[in-house]
Amino acid sequence: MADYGPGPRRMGRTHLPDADHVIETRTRPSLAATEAPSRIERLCIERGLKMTGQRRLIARVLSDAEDHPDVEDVYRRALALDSKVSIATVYRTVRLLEENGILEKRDFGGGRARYDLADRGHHHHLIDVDSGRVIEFADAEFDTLAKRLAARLGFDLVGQRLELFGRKPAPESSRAAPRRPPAGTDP
Amino acid sequence: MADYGPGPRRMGRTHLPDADHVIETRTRPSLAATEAPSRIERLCIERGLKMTGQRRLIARVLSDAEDHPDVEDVYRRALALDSKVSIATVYRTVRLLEENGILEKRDFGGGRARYDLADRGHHHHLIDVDSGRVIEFADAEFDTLAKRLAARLGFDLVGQRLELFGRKPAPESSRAAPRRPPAGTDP
DNA sequence: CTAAATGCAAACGCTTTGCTCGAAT
DNA sequence: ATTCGAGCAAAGCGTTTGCATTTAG
Repeated sequence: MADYGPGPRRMGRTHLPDADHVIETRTRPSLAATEAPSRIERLCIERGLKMTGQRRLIARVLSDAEDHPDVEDVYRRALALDSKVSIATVYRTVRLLEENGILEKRDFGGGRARYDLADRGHHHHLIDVDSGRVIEFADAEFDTLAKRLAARLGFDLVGQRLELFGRKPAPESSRAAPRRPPAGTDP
Repeated sequence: MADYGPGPRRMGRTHLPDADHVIETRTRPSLAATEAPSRIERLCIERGLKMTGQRRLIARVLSDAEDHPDVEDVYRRALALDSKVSIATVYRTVRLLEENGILEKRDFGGGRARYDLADRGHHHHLIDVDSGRVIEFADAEFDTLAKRLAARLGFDLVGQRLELFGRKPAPESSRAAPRRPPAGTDP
């Protein structure tokens, strides 16, 4: 990922499995399609969803992902495992999983939605503006504060979004083109 | 605004100045084009930007806006004042203003960017999920906490995004189709 | 056997852009 | 007089969808 936040959209992407912009893949060495059902596959079965080959494949990719892949990422990784999926199916499956509470859609800006396993528990994100890496964290103090802030304004809190944009305090080495944080995120 | 958060996009919008989906306009009764320069116009001149008629017009609309209009809103309001602008110009102007630090781009989900005067100071947003209204607030305690959270993870905080999604505690009246908060915003 | 999932390509909404004409400095 | 903005239409991107075909249960 090269830019985030509500900034100018990147151009020049296609649906083809190119490898540009990928910071890290971070997918555990995956098992073949004949192996034991993935975590998400089990959840699908639990919910009585029809399990097709491509659904199983996408379920595995998502179960193995330790990052926050966008649809393109999922598509590319799925093709790498067993190349017979269309991107439309990835979109449809990811939406299905979201509707069934298995995935959560995230918006870190940049125009592409990214996905997160729902059962990883409540957490927030810190985005390293230099590398694009996303770090998850949770904080009870913040959760309390959020509830209190909403209450102060006369609302019940029904959802929240907290994203921090940070930079590793550089020792002195020159860094390749340090990016500006996204608009609307003043410190 | 009818839906927010990284959810399914609304369909059926055009560039035409229709009035659907507008919750409130909240624009102070505007002065004619011959009146004193708007706040933003002054900032533009300060920065040596060429002031055309449509730029002056858009500057006024934005200066007078007390909400967080999207490009369509700005376009519609500009047309209402003095009907000779194209939406392309609104996009270009709004981007120019953002690049010059006069506006801030916000992303409340729903696929449309919304704009905020940069000099309104550091603040966050609470979105009423029933009405779509956006309420601004600031909180020093949160700012401190954010800095501390980043530090704990080994980062300097360079930006942040905090959005709360709330609902007015209903007395007992039935409410028209209460919406779910956007995905990825669990309480 | 039937309801539902897939693939493909076209459509859609928001945003950007190429190009020509017109306006600001 | 030159540089830069405006307008229009077309393209671009991420995402959704209509329809014919395949597949799971």
